Amino acid sequence: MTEPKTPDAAAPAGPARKHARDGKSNATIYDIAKVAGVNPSTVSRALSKPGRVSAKTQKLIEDAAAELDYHVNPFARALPTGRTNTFGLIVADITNPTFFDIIRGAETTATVRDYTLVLAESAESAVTELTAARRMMATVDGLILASPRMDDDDIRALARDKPVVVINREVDGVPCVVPDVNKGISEAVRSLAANGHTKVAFVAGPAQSWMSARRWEGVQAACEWSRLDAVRLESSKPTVDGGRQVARDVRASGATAVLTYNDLLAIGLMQELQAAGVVVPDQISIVGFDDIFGADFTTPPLTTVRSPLGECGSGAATLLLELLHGTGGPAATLRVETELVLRGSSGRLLPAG
Amino acid sequence: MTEPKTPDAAAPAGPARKHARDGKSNATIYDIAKVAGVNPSTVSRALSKPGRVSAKTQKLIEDAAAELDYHVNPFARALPTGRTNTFGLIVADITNPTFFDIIRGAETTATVRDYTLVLAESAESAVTELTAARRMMATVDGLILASPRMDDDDIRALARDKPVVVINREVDGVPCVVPDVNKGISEAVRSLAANGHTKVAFVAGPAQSWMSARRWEGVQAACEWSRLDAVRLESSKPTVDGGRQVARDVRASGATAVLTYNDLLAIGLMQELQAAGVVVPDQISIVGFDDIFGADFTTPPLTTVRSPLGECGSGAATLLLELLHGTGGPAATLRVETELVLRGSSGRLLPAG
DNA sequence: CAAGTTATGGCAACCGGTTGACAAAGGCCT
DNA sequence: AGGCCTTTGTCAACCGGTTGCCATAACTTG
Repeated sequence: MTEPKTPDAAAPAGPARKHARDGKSNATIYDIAKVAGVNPSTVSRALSKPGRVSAKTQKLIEDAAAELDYHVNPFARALPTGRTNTFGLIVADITNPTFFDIIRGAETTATVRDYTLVLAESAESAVTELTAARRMMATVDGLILASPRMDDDDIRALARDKPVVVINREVDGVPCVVPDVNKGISEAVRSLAANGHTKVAFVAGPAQSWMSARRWEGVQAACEWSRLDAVRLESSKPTVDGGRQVARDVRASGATAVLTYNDLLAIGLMQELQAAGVVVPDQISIVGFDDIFGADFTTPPLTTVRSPLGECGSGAATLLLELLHGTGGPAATLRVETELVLRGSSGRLLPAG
Repeated sequence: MTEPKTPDAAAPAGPARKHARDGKSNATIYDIAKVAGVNPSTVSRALSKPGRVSAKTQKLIEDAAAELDYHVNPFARALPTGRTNTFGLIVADITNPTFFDIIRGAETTATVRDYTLVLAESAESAVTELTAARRMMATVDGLILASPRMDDDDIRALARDKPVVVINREVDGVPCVVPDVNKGISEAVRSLAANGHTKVAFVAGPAQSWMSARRWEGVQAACEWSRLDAVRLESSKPTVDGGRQVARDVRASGATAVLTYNDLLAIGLMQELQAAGVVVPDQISIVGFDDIFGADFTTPPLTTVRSPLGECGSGAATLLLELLHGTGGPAATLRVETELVLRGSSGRLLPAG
């Protein structure tokens, strides 16, 4: 009898939802105003417009706010201003380790600058990506697109609405963060040339991938410079499985060294070659891209062209925050360096005997 | 001359920020009301309270909304209602692959149910975690804590405010999603016993980790059942590096089989042992926990007790959504099964000779 | 010390939905 | 046809900040 099951029975003190506010943590600027003996608008100014109120009143208000444990209601603020202190990050595939460090870099920078990161995944689909982006646009101050799959025009359309930064792709008129692949690739190719290789295969990534195209261009250029043959092979998908599947083509190509669009492909390829009795790197050298988590778990550990993914994430976030605060020039492209990480999967070609 | 660089030159049409609204995509229910010839509140009801308005008016309003490309303003909605269609997920370490699948599981479920996922990281610190949680509480409808490091009491305090679901830990009075380690562990230990092992070492995780304690209990129980010796070793941190460091102790322990708190430790341990010339699994069998991304990249691939991490993430999200919508019982604990994934790093113990 | 500035606080109108209370309109019954 | 109950739409008061405009108060300057 002490605890009636029917919730409507005796609750004259308001709606009293399951998770009530308990009269705490919901102080408003009106409460502060009452305590401090000033007008709510003065409280608002004291709390967001530095210098707009006198030092004396400022202190009065801050003390009252502290006493009441005041926290601004983000929605009430967002409604008239549109500002949310939030930005979105859209990645193609949350489980793809390439994005882990990007996410972390962006998240860290966001938190430091008192922003909140909202994450969405496009599942590698251009439509899903655009839908997610549109959905987010309503609630965030800006957007980071990591390796976007959608059209340049769609990206520009989004950028017209709110600040957008793109990672791993260059889009005209939109600020971008792109690893400059050339240094890493030329290091890799020179290393291969020095180890006696003469024919290099490049296993490409998704057809829509801007970065895959850049990497292939880089490989071609570096091979030309080092006077090596370069052939291009296609992969079905940029995953470990895709790497396994391309092993046939790799062996058929006659190349003794392979660069793959990403580490996942390299790992799958190495697994499949080893399963077929091919010794890496004695018979075939393998070089991946990105240096993802786990790239050094393999035996031999994977040689790879590292992209500073974390840097990309935090760089994009920084760029975006500059855009949001009006500092920094328009549509700047941030280039980050790549470098060869020499591990065990590449090396001297052993004579066939 | 056609495109003046100074943006302030000719813009009499209002403030005209950088990213203007362009007069589109900002239709309000008032606009709809005008077009449809009804009261704004009727529009509101038509759009959110199914059945509250007549079919005729409903259609009228929906057509007008479609015509104006109306999208509800989430802040305007959140202000009076508190609902945001958003929930938070806090993980200890974004780059720890254990959380990848959890994040993905939660994100997918959220998106399907038309919720948005907000992600935060605690950097393995209980204080940071609590701060992040408090910050999020203001803007989300509910919270998922994955492997939280904070006190039970802090968690319960949060749960009093808004729905909270915990992953990888049991907290009294709070709904939880926990893998039931016993099945997987007993499979693992039985397999080791069958392969001639008699002494098993368990490398523990962080002292505050609830899950580490459960796993050690499970290992002890299973070893007792199979009449094996079980010894416990401590790790400095639950990472690849920590695994490397514990290799000394493992060899000193005299155990021929090792279970580690997680896969990262197992991988580091295996690397270090192999570097010292120990053959896995001929001389020492290694079994990890979780089956993270990359666990099968090693040579030999890692035997591990798999936790269905994706399931945990989506399960927690589902639980949370049920809580939010009032369906489902209170404080239900969802248990998910674990299973042994037998790969190459564990096997028959070869005679010392 | 009067006139002119500037610093400071108050007033009130927003931002865009939600919702309780209520009245008008319509349907059902005898 | 009159009385009663439902359905459906309207009114108006919120939710909690923000900000342009204005009136003082305070300060400068001649």
